Amino acid sequence: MSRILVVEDDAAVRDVVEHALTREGMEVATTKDGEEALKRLNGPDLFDLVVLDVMLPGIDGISICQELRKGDSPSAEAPVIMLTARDDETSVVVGLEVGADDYISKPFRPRELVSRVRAHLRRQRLLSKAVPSEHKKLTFPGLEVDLFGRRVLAGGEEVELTAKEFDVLAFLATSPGRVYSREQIMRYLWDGEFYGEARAADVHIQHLRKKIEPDPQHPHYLLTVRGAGYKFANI
Amino acid sequence: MSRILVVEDDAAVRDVVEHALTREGMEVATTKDGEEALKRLNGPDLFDLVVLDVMLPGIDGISICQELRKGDSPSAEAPVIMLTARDDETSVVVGLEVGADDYISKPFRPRELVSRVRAHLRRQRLLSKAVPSEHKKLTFPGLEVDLFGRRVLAGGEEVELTAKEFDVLAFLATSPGRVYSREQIMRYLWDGEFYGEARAADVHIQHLRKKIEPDPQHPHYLLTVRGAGYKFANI
DNA sequence: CAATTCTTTACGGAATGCTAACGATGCTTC
DNA sequence: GAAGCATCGTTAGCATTCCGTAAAGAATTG
Repeated sequence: MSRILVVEDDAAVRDVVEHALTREGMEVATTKDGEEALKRLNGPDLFDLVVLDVMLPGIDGISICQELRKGDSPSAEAPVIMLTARDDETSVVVGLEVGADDYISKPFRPRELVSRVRAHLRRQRLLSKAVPSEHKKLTFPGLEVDLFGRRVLAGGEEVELTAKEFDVLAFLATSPGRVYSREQIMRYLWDGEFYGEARAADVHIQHLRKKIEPDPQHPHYLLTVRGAGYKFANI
Repeated sequence: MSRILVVEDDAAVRDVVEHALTREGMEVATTKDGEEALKRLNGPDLFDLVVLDVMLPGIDGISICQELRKGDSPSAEAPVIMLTARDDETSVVVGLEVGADDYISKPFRPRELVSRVRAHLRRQRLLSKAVPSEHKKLTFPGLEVDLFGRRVLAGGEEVELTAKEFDVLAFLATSPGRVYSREQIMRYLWDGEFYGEARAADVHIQHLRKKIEPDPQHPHYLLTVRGAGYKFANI
């Protein structure tokens, strides 16, 4: 499996990227902090690729890339994909000069990012073959979500979910406590391209509650945040 | 038993080598294709030694050797014996530089090849009974998949699968219970570079079901996960 | 060039997801 | 505490999507 480091201070963008890559079976580590990023890159872990926001508080992305390339950390040769603001051509040029391999300007569609990441990994021949990997599971009291097997155990019983239901649950449950708007949920379900009625998310939530909540009327996992959206409980 | 991978495009030479080594009690897998060779070397099987033609259509032997050595496949440390044309000294030099262990120039006598193979295996202490390597097989009730021999037994009967059919089965069966999208399946089949219609995966699955399922209408091994892809049953 | 293998395409039926509408609930203001 | 408004829950029907299958068209192989 490929390991990706995502460095991005905006939590929303970070989550989108994390989810998109995780869904492809990649192992994603995130940090919002340039200092922390350098620490991890210089640490013992090998990252196969780095997604790097240019604008960061503290150390900027350019400097991080520069440091990475001139050091001899395990990940010194890893491809770097820069995230830049729409019209920030200067950063693009400088970025490529200090050793970045690619850039994507915000806003971007998750699919595009994924396909670029894959392209770079392929060039490095690091794409996962049929590596018998373990199932990545999210475990909570009374609830277990198997992300790779797409199976859910609620109260010890296996529950049959539809594709969208599972995706909503996986989306929310990977970031317990974080509130997502209906739009974010629906955009995740449709991979960035949803132009319908966001309240369709409500229906998925209802169906999920009926299937996984001990008492659907008083949800324990899938909580409504009035005026904002939904969140998975912080357990 | 020692397992040898022979990469050679000339069918005549390939047969000679295969027979010579088989007669010595070794287990021989052959391929005429550089791409395929890399796929198998990066796959889950362990090879104890590689016999590698320098001149190949597509990827050449030097590149294969280089990739093998810098990757972390199970066979990354295996001895490599290069087959070169009589006067191709450049290849010999370059070959040894990129990590080949020996070379034999064509035409060669089978006995010579065998004795060199033996010498390298001995040096690796792989001829000793201490390390009896086995066939890597996936065994399920009523189904057996021999990854190394690329053979399949279903209900005790040997089943003839095409190359892609076998690859799909091997891919899914190495991670029972894990769901793979059509894209992931096709990308595996084409080593990361597939841009066609992902539903081709459906057809392979159908063919496989007809060949290995007791009741193809109600699959027991190859299960559909609606809205997501396919998985091998968790048995 | 014949045969085999693989991919593409199309269609029907079944499962799924979206919309829209209405009722229920929570929040705010008086 | 009640009225009014906004937001959420719930339902059912309809449109869409998805899968199995077959058949034909590429591509590959001998």
